[in-house]
Amino acid sequence: MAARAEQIQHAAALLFAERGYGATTIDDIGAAAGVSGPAIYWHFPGKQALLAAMLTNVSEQLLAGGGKCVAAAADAEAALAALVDLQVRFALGQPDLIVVHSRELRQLDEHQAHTVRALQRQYVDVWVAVLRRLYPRVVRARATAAVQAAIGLINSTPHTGSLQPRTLAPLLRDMSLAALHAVGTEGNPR
Amino acid sequence: MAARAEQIQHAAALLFAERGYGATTIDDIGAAAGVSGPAIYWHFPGKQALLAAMLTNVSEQLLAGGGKCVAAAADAEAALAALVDLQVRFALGQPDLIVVHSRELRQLDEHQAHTVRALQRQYVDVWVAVLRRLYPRVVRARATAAVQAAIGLINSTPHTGSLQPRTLAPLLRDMSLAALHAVGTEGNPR
DNA sequence: CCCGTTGCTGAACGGTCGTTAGGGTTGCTC
DNA sequence: GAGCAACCCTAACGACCGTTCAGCAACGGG
Repeated sequence: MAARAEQIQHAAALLFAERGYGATTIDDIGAAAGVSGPAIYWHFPGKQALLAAMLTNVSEQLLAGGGKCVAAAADAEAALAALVDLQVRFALGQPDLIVVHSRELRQLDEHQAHTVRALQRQYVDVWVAVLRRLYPRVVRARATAAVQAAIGLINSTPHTGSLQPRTLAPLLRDMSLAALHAVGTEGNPR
Repeated sequence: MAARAEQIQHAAALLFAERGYGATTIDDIGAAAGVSGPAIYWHFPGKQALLAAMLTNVSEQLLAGGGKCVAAAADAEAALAALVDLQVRFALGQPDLIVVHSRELRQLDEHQAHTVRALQRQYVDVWVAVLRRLYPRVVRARATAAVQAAIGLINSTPHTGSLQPRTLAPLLRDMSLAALHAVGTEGNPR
């Protein structure tokens, strides 16, 4: 992608994350990107399309990264750990994108939202497959809910900077892994 | 509070949750509450004040409930379990409020946001105190981050109805408790 | 030197939406 | 039954904002 388009997308992500999509104006985005106002229309068809580009972008990155994690892992346990690490790295490395990704999906129209949701579903399914390879007795719906909860745990921290990423990352990893393993050992704890 | 005011607040919560604050108009809220448009201004000073009322309401409810949980619990472990149960009940029982509460805080102005954030902080501190009573070696900042992550886990599921509340509730409880206990047993797992 | 493309600007348009104004109905009180 | 308070309506205003338009600087190729 062109340099200016990326600049705009970055600026938009930052503003969307801190003010929300509806409270951010085209002029704000332009000013933050070093151009002014309607210049954005040279690079994107409109405000909504800008958001759509952001969301499909991050969804595709996550999905691709997840596939690599699983392919490179020796067993299911290693794959799950790798997925958790990926999500943690993403959430701490690009908090703006994660926040927008999890908050502003509803601002897209039917068609764009469907595309993004499909990618999200595929990504969750990668997790679900790994989790059920590890714990085959867990039914699909249960595994899906558990995966969404674990991802929610990891994604919930970007907007609260009480700890440095260096120490926060292992905490999130340990917590989400413990939560996920609890799904498989329910009924006979400890 | 007057019946009509509550009606309006409920309708607003539902609409804010499914479309977002910025994408919901005053006329929408009025129509959903059985009155039309500007009638809302008889009960609330404005759109923002309506949101502020919602957010302070739920924050106060959570804080009060949390206090009762801790007071009624025999020990720290029971208190933590009670807090988790409270949050799960809230998240599954009033998903609209939880969604709005965690997504639309930024739409408030400085003063209103400060009030809500103070309540949220107090609520988190209730959890943190319990967690540190259970695991005294965990430093405050770490406990705070862990509590926010656990609450994020519980709150992340309302907007994805893949499982019925009856079966989702124990799953969320077990997962968040496992995650929280992982904070105290880090370094010497299993 | 001309010309087309790329990238941008400032100004203007048009629609939307929060809010206000002014009036009307109900019902209770004195 | 006059007056007043609570509650609500429709209409209109005014601001904001996404989008479009017309034009302009830079610039590379022929």
